[in-house]
Amino acid sequence: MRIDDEHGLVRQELKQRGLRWTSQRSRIVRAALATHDHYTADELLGLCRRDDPRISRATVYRTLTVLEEAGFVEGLDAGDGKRRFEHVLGHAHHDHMVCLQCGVIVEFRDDELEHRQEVAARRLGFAIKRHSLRLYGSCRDCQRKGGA
Amino acid sequence: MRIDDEHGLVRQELKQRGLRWTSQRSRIVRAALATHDHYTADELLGLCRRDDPRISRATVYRTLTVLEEAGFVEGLDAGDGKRRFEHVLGHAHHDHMVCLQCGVIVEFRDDELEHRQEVAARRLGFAIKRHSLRLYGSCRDCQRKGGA
DNA sequence: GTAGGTGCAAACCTTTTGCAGCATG
DNA sequence: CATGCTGCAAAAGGTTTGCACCTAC
Repeated sequence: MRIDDEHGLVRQELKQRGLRWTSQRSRIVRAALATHDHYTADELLGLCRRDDPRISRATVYRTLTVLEEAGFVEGLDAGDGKRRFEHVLGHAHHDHMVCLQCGVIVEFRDDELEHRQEVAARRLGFAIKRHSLRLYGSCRDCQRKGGA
Repeated sequence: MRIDDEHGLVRQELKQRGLRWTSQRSRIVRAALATHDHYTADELLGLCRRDDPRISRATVYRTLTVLEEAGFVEGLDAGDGKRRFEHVLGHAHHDHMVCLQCGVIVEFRDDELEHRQEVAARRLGFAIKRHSLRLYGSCRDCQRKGGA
């Protein structure tokens, strides 16, 4: 799925929810789809402002909330006090490894892991909606360079 | 291990690190050990102030940082903007399920799950230090009561 | 006696909100 | 043309910090 298609899909869904499709939202969605990084609200604001310096921080926050509710974006907590986001469209579910030294975030997926979570939840009577798994440690490069 | 023993252990470890053992730290550690809840810094402050109303918020934050570095306490993010902590002493490693309706946090442990994480990390060359797994959904009670 | 710790209050930083004006449907 | 959205600036709320005083070792 190309960005334009994804962009249209978001537009369609928001309108269906009775929300308006403004030039700001269009720009923010495009910027969010264009990066595969795990961005903070402020970083996304920076990206948007390259196109239109007048976009306000409040609008970015408000739009991220809308996108999260609509399921196009997911928050993830990098443990540094800032919320980070990633878009979910055309992006299979995955978990994250965070390098505590250089900060790099690597995505991975393990089906057995997913399955065991379901099993564990069922045992406790939980119905899982979503989950968050983050492994913290040292990436290959940092191990080579710096011990630990 | 009783609280007094755990308390002594923390004291011993901090002193070994060249840190001082003050009446405030003693009180904060005792309060932290006494609860099995997942407390915020502010809640812990409240507990401490029942014994000594003069303990300052800054000291609680600073002490939590020290305890986290020494490995006696672990942070966990409940997704509500506040950091939460739990003590680790005499408390085997476990993961958390969070009910999105009533907010209850249930601890669980699954060895196979732990193992698969190691495997996944090794495949990517990561050396894991710690991890955080949270499953979000509906607990048994909330499913019964309220759909979802 | 001298690090290191404490309390206070102010600073910080991310996120949220009130409000007046604007643009979408 | 009504409702929802935006921008601005101010507020909120959790956490950190500067500084003067204090205390454990």
